[in-house]
Amino acid sequence: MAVRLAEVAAEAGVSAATASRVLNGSSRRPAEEIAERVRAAAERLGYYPNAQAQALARSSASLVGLIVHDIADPYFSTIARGVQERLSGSGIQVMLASTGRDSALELEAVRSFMSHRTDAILLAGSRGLSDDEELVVALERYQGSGGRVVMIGQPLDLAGGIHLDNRGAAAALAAELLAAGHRRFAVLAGDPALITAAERVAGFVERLAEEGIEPLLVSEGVFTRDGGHDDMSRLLEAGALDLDSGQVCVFCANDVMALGAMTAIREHGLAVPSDVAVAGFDDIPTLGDMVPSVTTVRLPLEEIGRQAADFVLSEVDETYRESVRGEPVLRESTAVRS
Amino acid sequence: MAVRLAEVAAEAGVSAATASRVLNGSSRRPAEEIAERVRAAAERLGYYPNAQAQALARSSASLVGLIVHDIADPYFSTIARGVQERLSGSGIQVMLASTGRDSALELEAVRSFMSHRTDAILLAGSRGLSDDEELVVALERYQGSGGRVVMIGQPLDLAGGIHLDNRGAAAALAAELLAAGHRRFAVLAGDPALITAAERVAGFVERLAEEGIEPLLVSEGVFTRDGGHDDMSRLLEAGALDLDSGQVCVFCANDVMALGAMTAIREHGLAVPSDVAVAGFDDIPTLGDMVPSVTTVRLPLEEIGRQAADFVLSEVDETYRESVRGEPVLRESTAVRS
DNA sequence: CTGAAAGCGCTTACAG
DNA sequence: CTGAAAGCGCTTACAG
Repeated sequence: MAVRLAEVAAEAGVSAATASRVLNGSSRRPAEEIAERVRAAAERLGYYPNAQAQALARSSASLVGLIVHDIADPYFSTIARGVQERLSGSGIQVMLASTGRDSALELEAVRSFMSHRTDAILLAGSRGLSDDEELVVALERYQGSGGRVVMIGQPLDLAGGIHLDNRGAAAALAAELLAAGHRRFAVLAGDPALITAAERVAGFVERLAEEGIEPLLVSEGVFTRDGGHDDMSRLLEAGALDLDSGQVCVFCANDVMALGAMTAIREHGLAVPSDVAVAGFDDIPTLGDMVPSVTTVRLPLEEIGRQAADFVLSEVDETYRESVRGEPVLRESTAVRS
Repeated sequence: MAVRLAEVAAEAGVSAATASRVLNGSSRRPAEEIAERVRAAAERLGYYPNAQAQALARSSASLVGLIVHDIADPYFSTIARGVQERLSGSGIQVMLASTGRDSALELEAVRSFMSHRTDAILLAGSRGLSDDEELVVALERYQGSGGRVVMIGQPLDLAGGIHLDNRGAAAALAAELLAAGHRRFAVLAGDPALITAAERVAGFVERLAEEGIEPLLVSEGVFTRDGGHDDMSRLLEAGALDLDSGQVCVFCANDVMALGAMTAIREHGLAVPSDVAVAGFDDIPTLGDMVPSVTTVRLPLEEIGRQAADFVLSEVDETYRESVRGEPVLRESTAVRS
């Protein structure tokens, strides 16, 4: 179908070997006069190298696999942008899999990436990964055959990657809220089976404990906007926050939960922050345009994506971990009632 | 490095041909007893087929290339999710390129996807594509060698795809706002060089004209959150909306512009919607949790992604165009001042 | 039903 | 510097 190297070589009156050396880089550089002829022939014929044939001959595909739970989630899509940006111009292409937190799909993606002989697999997201026997076996096999595994925001004994200090950042947020004067807290924890959610809650609660404060309650639920909305509705209906005794500051395990919670608070005729203060985590883009603007922890997601890509570009140690920390951003949603 | 088919065949005591037929699908099905032996050997050795070798032998890579301007933009990431979802389980992998509206990077992505012998290239985003001579030449060459080009949300003479009826949907939004009682309008048009932005503005303004109404002004600027913010600030500072004469309804060419504009309005001590009503376009996820909630046009982005993937799965006509329409959603931000 | 062999389109030691 | 040839790991007519 497409033009082959042999045709270019014939057109230029040289061997395939020479054409290959001219067109696709090599230490041996043919004479300029010949090189020129080859380039002209390639241009004339519209030649594009067959990446599959090159990969096979070179035993290297120049491919990276990126696995996320949901590419439409700003958390993951911003990381993906960072990865893309850093890899741009390197000649390495990104294969994307969005698995919807389905471990069967995740395993399928890993296997497909193995088949495609990707140089590395970047795994973003969070789950009790160590539990997933089959996935771990597949990844170990991948590593055994020279593949590189980079974890983003979740630990895995066998691989290095980017560690997000969810615990430390949540603790820092708690510290700022305490310093602002808050004393009564509640936590919308999301799904405790998600490592990310669990760590954020733990860091927050531990920091409170250092001050001798215990949250009124820690409510488990779903790690989504609707999860935050429904949890908050339930708590308010049950009167669980005892608002008559004063303002309560609610920490939500991520921003979209915080948005859902704020809407629920309003639906119950209450005000943010004077009745219920709300804080989230992630700093998703639209947060600053909310009214009131929303307190959160800012995560350098794009930078995280870039750093993950750096693991591929520069051959650092297999199990090296880069630690990234979030930074609390106090906004109007946690103003203390005067 | 990795296990090869030949080793599996040897382990099972059969030929490579037989092993191939058992493992990687074929019309010829070997005897069950032998098949079982081959499968066991593959399992024992941890065999994964080399996708590059398969692609080369089959002359088909089972790959699709997706080009977006910015994967972190919800518009594109939601489309990407739809594409992924529909392709999931089909054995087709997605190669992703996020080009940041840089036409050189876009061309590079197309060439790389051609090299990788992708079955199709899905182009999302909007620009004066027909102007880009090199891109058009490359895409035509791609089509000539059997590749399929699917345009998403932007036209290109040589290819079919998903047509977004930006013009019609913007007109429908204008109709609803008129029906609600608005009579004084302004438009934050974004960048008129972007086809998407231009069509939305045209549809909106044309519908007003049918009612004999002309907007107070159409302001050009940048198609981003900050663009909306800065445009609105400038207009308010200049007193361009003549608010003393009554409420003005401002149509922004996309949602993030609307968010920026709303923040600017508040910064100037004015209220949404009573002083200035605001409408956007796209229906990005957090819009419903805003206060006031924001009027917009809902686009079925995920469905658009799925349909684009369908172009690849089912071999429809090369230039077939599926038209998708957005639906106006009136919310609090455009309530008429009573 | 099974296998030997050619072929997919490149790259790269190895000779010349 | 240039070219003939083997090899990358599969698939698939073609024989048997």
